[in-house]
Amino acid sequence: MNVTLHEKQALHMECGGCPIRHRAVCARCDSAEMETLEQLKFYRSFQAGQTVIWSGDRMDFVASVVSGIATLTQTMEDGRRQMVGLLLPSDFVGRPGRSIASYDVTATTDLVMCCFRRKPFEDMLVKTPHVAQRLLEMTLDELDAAREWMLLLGRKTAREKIASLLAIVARRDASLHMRDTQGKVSVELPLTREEMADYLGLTLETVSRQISALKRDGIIRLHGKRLIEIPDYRRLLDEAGDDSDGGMPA
Amino acid sequence: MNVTLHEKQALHMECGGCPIRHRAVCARCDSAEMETLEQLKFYRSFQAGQTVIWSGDRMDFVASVVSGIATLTQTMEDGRRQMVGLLLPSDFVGRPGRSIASYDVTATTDLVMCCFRRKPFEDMLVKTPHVAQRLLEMTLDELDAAREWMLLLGRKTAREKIASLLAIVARRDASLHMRDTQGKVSVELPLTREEMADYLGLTLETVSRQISALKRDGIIRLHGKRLIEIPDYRRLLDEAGDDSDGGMPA
DNA sequence: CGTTGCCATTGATCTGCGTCAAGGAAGATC
DNA sequence: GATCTTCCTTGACGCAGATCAATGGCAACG
Repeated sequence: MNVTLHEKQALHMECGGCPIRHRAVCARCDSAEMETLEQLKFYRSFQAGQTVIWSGDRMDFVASVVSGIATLTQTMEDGRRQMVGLLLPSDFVGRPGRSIASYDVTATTDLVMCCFRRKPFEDMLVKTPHVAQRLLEMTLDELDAAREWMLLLGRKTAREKIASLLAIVARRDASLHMRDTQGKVSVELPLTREEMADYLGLTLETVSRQISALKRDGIIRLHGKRLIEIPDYRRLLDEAGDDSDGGMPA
Repeated sequence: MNVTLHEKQALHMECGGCPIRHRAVCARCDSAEMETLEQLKFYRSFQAGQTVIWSGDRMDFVASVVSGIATLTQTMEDGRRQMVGLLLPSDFVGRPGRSIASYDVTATTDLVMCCFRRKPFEDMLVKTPHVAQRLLEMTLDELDAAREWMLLLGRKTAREKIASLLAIVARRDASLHMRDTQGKVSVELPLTREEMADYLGLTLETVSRQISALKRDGIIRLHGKRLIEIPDYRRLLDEAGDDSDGGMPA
């Protein structure tokens, strides 16, 4: 999954100051195809906490996250919730060939998305095969991430779950910023305790307790509620129960 | 996910007596492209219990399941296991663009796979875009299934997990056979209790207890260890905690 | 500056499922 | 038909994490 994220970030970077997903999708497009895409796109903004779309609603567009963070969640009748996706800038939302949303999509921070109406986007997919292929790669990456998450949900302890989440978020932006010469990293976690709980299949109380425990044990340090410092990334990885090094650049 | 499975089955059927995945992939191919694929393929057989490939091993082929059942599992260093995929006939194994296996692939029954060497398959993907598009659809379906499974792993009780698994397996082959005029269905479950546990994020003891409980409550009836009769599919669905009707044909 | 609302922390208690352990059923092998 | 092997069932017990409940921090707002 490390490669996945690095690739995404790299592509994300490619488009310079404008991290628009279709540029990532189209990294290998010639300019004519870029033109076509440019004409199709439009932007939508959402405030933190706003719901972008409800599961079961009609969804006539696909989109990519430009800035901010969105989540995909599933809810049972009795209110139990499970987050099934965390959408970061450059991530793709929606599904070609499906007009009904399968998940609730919610903005957890202020959010800007770059949208394409679904039908023209699908037509474009057919006409420009390598875009479809890039989309396939991205989907395969997401599938890998989902399966890694299944291991977390099914078999890891609460402590391991928290450590894994922190490691993943740290890994995502460690290569970009806030990284000093030793293994020290800081992470801005844009989720409430409850959202973390929904992602990890825990309760918010357990999340809070385990974060306190990791702090007590010196694995992490807190600055405020959301900024987390990781003095030694390797120790965090040990806590996460992962067998790999998590793809942290050496 | 119901549509997913029906589609797969339909495509699977299309190729008549020979349920070979590439025919499914190529449902829209013209005959020339079929030719190419025919020349690339070769078959491999495995006995029940045999490991097809270990996570981390080199994997120079992609394949589709012709007959039998295989599983994808992830294992932690201390031996905790989580199944992340159940491969039925017509399902695809392997990943274009990746030569190292990410999961253990194991044959749980005698298994026949139709294989393609990876490199030629990838070349073919580039040349025949609609094959890539079909592969994209399949991957998106798998992603949906994985996310549904995340809800199960993160939030459902042991009883709901068992009921969900039975409902899913029942739904898969209910439309094909063993279905009588009422909601009554029989399911042949080709997994041991331990494999079910690995799939559901439980222990084998809990699986056994919950199956006994469902039997005691009249939700299911057992004939031997593996053949499960479902007198009333709706009641099973209620136990599963799903809000949909599970896509059961009316 | 006090109030309101949201989020986080911490404690006390409960419980569903894991763990450990002891058989039982049914097919395979001799 | 005896023994093995594999898989399954059931019981007793303990614990990780859920639940219930109280309190605290802090920003926004009048």
